[in-house]
Formats: sequence, C-alpha cells, structure tokens
Amino acid sequence: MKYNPEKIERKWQRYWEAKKFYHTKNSPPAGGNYMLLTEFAYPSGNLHIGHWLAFSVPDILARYLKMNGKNVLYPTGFDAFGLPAENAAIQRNINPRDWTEENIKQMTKQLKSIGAMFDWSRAISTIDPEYYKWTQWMFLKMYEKGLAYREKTFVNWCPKDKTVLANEQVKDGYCDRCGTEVEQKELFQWMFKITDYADRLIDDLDKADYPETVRVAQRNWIGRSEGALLKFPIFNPKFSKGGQEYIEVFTTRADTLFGATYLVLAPEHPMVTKLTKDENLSAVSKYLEEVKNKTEMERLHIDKSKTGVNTGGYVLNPINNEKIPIWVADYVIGWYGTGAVMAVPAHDERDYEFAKKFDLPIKEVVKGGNIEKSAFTENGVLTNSDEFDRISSGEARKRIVEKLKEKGLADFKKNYKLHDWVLSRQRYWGVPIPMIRCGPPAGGCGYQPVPEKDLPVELPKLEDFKPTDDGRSPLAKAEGWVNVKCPKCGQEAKRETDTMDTFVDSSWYFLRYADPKNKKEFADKKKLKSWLPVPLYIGGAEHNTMHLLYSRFITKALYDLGCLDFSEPYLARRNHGVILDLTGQKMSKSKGNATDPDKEVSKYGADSVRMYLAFAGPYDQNIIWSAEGLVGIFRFLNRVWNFIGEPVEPKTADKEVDKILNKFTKEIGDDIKDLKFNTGVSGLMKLLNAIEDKWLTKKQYGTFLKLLAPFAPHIAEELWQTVLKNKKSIHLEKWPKYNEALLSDEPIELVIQINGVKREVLKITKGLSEEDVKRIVLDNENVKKHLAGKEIKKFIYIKDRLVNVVV
RNA sequence: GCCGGGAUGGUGGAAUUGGUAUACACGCACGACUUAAAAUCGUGUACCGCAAGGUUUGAGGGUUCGAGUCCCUCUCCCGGCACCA
Repeated sequence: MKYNPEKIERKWQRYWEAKKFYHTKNSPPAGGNYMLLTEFAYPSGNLHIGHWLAFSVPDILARYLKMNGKNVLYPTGFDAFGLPAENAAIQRNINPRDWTEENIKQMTKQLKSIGAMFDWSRAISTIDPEYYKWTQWMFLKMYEKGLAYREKTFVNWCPKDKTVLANEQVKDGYCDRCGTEVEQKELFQWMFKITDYADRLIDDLDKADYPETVRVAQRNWIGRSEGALLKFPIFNPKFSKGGQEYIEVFTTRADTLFGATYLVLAPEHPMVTKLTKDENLSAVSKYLEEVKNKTEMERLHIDKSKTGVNTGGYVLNPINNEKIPIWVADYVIGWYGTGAVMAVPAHDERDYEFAKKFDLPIKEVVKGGNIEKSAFTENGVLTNSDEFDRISSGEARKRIVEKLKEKGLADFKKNYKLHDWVLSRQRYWGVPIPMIRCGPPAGGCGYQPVPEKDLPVELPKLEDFKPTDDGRSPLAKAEGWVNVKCPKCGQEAKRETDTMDTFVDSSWYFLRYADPKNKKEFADKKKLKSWLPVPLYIGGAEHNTMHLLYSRFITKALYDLGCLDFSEPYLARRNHGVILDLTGQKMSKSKGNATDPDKEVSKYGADSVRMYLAFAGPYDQNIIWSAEGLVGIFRFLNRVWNFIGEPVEPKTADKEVDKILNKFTKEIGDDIKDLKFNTGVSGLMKLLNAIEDKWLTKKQYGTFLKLLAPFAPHIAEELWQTVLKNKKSIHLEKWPKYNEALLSDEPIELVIQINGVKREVLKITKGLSEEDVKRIVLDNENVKKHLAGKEIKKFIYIKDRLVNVVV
C-alpha cells in the first residue's frame, strides 16, 4: 500500500477526538502539570501558514512532554473581539458576531487538521459572555482599586476607524490596524494606571526566562530614566504677587545646571500664555497656531529643524539666581516629563542646535569637549560651576540636587515614556465597559460601577453598528440598552457606551484555561495554582511589547488584588519567526504570496507540513517557505512508510540497531526539549539513513516510531497500530529510555592535528589515558611522515576528542 | 543617533559552546530502472589543484597549541526605541 496521508490523517484525528485523548485532567500525575501556551488565534477568516508554524511545531514539544510523564495542557481558543472583524463585517454588510462565529467554525475545523493535541474541551472564546463577564469583573476590581479611571487627555484618534488607539497601537504616527494617519484629540477616556507598575514591569523582567529581545523591547518601551525634578522660580512681576511660582523641569543632567542659559516650554505647556510678555504675545500666539496645524508626523519626522519663539519672560536658575529667558519650542514634548526643559546648549545636541539658530549663549560647564564645534554630551569634570568645580558629573548630579533639595527646589525623580493604557474604544465589537453614568455631566451620582451580580453586561444586538464621527460609540444608539437605573440612587441613568480594547480580553485568557467553565470565579484558586504560572509561552515577536506588557501588568494587578499568588504570568517565553517567501518577503494575503496550508495538506499531508516547518530552520528565526523543501520531507515520510515492515524475531535482533536507536533517543529528545526542532528532524533522518536497510524487531520498529510520533503523529499512529499491530495508541506510550552506558560504549574518532592542521583520524575506544594515546599516535605511519625530522614541542590531548602535536 | 540580534556552499541550515567547519536536507550533475517521462534507487557535489597539498565561516587585526565560536576596528542586513531632556 502506498503512503496516502489524506486517507490516514482524518481517520486518526477522529479516533483521538472520540477517545478524548487530549482532554486534560486537573489532577496532576507524578510528572506534574504543564500548560504549554501558544497565542490564541484571531478569527480573521482562514487559517494561514503562520498559524501552522505557531501551533504545529510547539505541538512536537507538547507531545514529547506528555510522553515523558507530564500532564500536558495544550490549550487553544479565540481572541474574537476587535476592529478587523468589525471592519470586515461592515464591508460585507453583515453582523460582526455572525462573521466572527462563522470564522471560528471554519478555523476550528482547520485547526483540527493540524493534528495537534489541543484540548478542545477547554477552548475559550473572548466573545462568550461567560468569558467576558470576568473581563468586566476585572475592570471593576481595577476600578475599585483606582487602577481604572476616566480622564480627559490627548489621545490617538484614528479618523478612519473612528476610535481612539493606545500608544502601542500607533506605529510611526499611523494606525496599526488600517494605516491611516493618527490625529491627536482631547477626549474623556477610560484608562488603566499601568504607569504605577512601570518599575515592577522593568524589574521583574529578570524574574522570568525572557529572550533578550523581549527584555530590551519592554525596557525601551517603558523608557525609565532617572534624574531630578528642578524648580525654576518665575521672574515676572506680573505673577510674583502672592507667593512665588515655579516652572518645573525634569533633567537627567542636573550636573549641567550652571550651563542652563534658557528654558523651553512645550507649546502645550499650560503656563505659556501666562508667562508671555504683552509685546511678545502676538508672535507666541502665531507660533502656537502653527504648531497646532502641524501633524504629529511633521512634528516628529519631517520638520526636525528647530523652531521656537521667545516669550519675553524669565526664570531664575535655582542654583545661582541667574536670570534665564523662557522660550517656547516644539522640540520639547508636551506629555513627557513636565513639558518644560532647562536648556544646556553646551551639553545637549538639541539645545545646541537651537542656541546656534537663535543666537543664545552657550556656556561650558563640563570639560572634555570642544563646544565651539559641537555639544559635549558625555560625562566629565565640572567647570564654571562655583563650588562644584573639579567634581565629576556623576557626583555633581547627586550633590547639586541634594543642595537644592534642602531649599525645596529639587528632588530626585524617575521618569517614564510609558503612558497609562487608554482602554476605551468607540466601537461596537468589544466588551462593554461595565459602568453607568448617573445624571448630567455635572451633578447626579457620576460614574457608578455595575453591581457584580448584574455581570455580564451583555453586548446588545445592533442593526446599525457602524462607527460615528462624533467620538461616540455606536452603542449610544441602542436606547433600550443604554437607559438604566442608577445602581446608587435609582434615578434615570445611562450605560457607558464605549467598549474595551481587545488587548484587555487577551491579557488574562491563559488564566481561564485552568478552569474555563467556572461560573463563580474567573478560575478556581486551587486549579490556578496547579497550572500557573505558565511554564512556557511561545508566540510571535510582534507581541513582545503590547500583549506581553499588558498581560504582565494585569497579572501584577490581580496579584495585588489578592486574586493570584504569582505576579509574573510566564516562567519563560520563546518567540517564533514569520514565514517568508523565496524572495525573503513576508507572506501575506494582500501581497498574494501566501501559501495556503489546506492545499499543501491535501497534497502532502499534515505530517509533512508540520515536519517541514520544524525542519526549515531554528524556531526563533524566520522561515523561508520552499515547496521543494516540503517535498523533501514528504519523501522522507514515504521512506519511513516503506521501512516499517514485518518485524524479525527478538532472537535475531541486531545489536547495532539498538546502539543507534539508543544514541538518537537521547539526541532527538534533547533537541525537542531545547526547542531545536530542526536538528530533531535531521536526527530522525540520520537515524533512518543508518538503519533503513536493516531488519528490525517489533520493539525496535516501535522505538523508531515513538521517536517519530511527536513530529508526525498520524503516520506514526498508522504504522504503530496497523503494521506493528499494537492495540493501544502510540500517543499513550512513554518516550523510550536510553542507556547511558551504551552511549559511552561507542568507539570514537580521535582527530590528530599537527600544528593545528588535521592529518589523521583514528578510531579508538573511549577513556584512554594520555600515555596510551601518545603511543598510538606517534606510532601512526601518517603521523610519523609529518613529524619526520622535527622536534615535538608540545603534545596536547583533549580526551576522546583530539590530539594536537606542536613541532 | 542609542540598544538588541545576525552574516557559514548554488539554497535552507548544522557544528557537542574554544577542539574534524559545511551534518541533515533542497538543488544540480552523472548513472540504474523505463520505449519515454515521472516516481524510486545509486554516485558525486565549498573553492584551487592531475596529485601531493593548499585555501575558506561578511572585511581586517588580536588572544590561543587550536577561533565560525572569545576580544578590538570596520561593512552590510533584520528588529526595538528615537527631538524622551
């Protein structure tokens, strides 16, 4: 019979499903529980080849761990709310729910064709009210703790999607979802106080086994910098009546304070007009108007040359009371720090450029550079700084701040680039924010949380769910839903009509896998304890900042709320790459270069696709899809198919085969454990090459199939049950044990170098002493030839490996 | 600009972490089977050289008996951050 994957794969998938093989029990066996987490899928339409990479390759590890006695949970689910689904539904003029549910059905079918050991009994979907009830519950808990709040701020507004976006969802000034240029709007929004967790989010990165890229990306994103807050007294008769007023600035270079020759306010700074002298007012207003008309893009990227105007106002340098002019310039960012900086042109490139352009004084206070030519931004020794002269920058930073601190004019301060997480969206397809607004904007009870017993606040069915231009969610139109009684006073009130960012839904989904059907809690404490934190989380690098940061934050918040007894959700994280076409382009539907996995599966089978993806390269690197490479794997599986035949009697067992199997049992197992799936596959190939023309016993054939089973579960099962006539599934078998003694039994090849150049390879037994080896080596004809007439200076012997004779 | 990762045959990649560079595949070439092709099997395949031998891991230098691996300088590619004070 020929190898026909289409015939056997469906059959075994049904068999495994019928026998509930992968329905994980809660009680751990001796080996313990292990949740191997992969990122759940967004139901966008069809499964693409990237999903196969994300799910089929880690399945190799899941199966290996199961064979090694772990109670493995390989969960799956759908991250089903969100903008793309909603936009797609609008385009097709159908309801987002219908569209999403249809996709979930289709993708579930496709996911099953992978042959992964997903536990479908625990599958979750974020649009299930039984799930999002707990998303809302968590929001309320956060609200109680003051971690969720509503405030008017400048937010990113996508004019096409008609919703606000979190900072993380804006890429170079464009909407991450649709590519439209993002505008800044000042709106009331719901936010999570993620900034409260900035330090812990950085410091705890070292508590888990995260790849360096993740650590760096998150640290960059949070952007902690340590410096000081300095108060500059305002010198302006207009405002000094009735107590001194100050401009606060943040700086990491307090050591350069004596070099501050002017002060700059961001155009957004609330004090700008107040501080501007009457005769400068028209110039300043004009400038503010100009800046307002610039888009974020122009301000950040196109127009990098410095602009600004003098306000005519002054502050005093707190360290020496020098009078310093106040300027307004848009190179200072409104939201970062205090929106004002002390300008030290001698020691900051931006200030230098600005000072040159507007002819402001440049005063050197740190020695080491040439300020005639450029700003000197490194540390050095202070000069022109009174009592601080000849002190190093590092020391001066401390001392200057300490001195000012005594007068209440400074303090040490950490600053962050991280913003609070704007979580409200003015869109239909999301989890309703469980809040009720009582009374007019002023008066009434204000915002009141929906009582816990009323959860979930279900998303109503809407005929017209299209977004609006007025910054209001489409839910505002659902009058029957919006109008409720205030939970506090019982008066007429309205529901919050914004929905939550989908990243809230996906920030805690892995917790639900521990107890997906629980109606009383988001998960039972005991079950949480037995499954979490996640031992290993595998996913795409595109989630290294957003999703990973958010889920770490929510985990920490839940920990603080007493809901969890761990504060870091994952013990380890590994990234997988993306799939590229032969020209190195990223595969995508829109480019038309995407491989359709269904087609490949119907041609070569799921086993071939799985093994190809595992084989094509290291798992954390990008994979180049090669149709020819896939055929190579298919050929290999055909050879396997033809190899497993009628077993011989144990009496005639080939001992050599045992040795080979023993060696590869260790090698392949180690490879899987280390996520080196590519060399694991090559190990299987080497193994087959070594034993292909030998006759094996049933046990030996079985061992081979067990090594193959995690990679190609269908063909392994077929040959195991139908050719070898085993009654039970191969996927209930244990990973073969290898014999350490047998490994060291092997003769080894000793490399002989003369002056570092390989001259001879000798087969010797393991563990020989240096004297024995020396005798054997110097007796070798080839070695003698190369040594003739030369004096041996050194004889280096690396045990069981190599000899280097230096002459 | 700062930070991180990388560069190995015609291609994807391997290399026990300082010890045989190019495993395993793909591709290609030749051969076998075939009327023929496909499939399959066999042989070869880093480069120079008839050979002995020599050269080779982006470029150059260094440490070492020995470097793809460690150190320094540089080039290019990918990713994160970026007027963040």
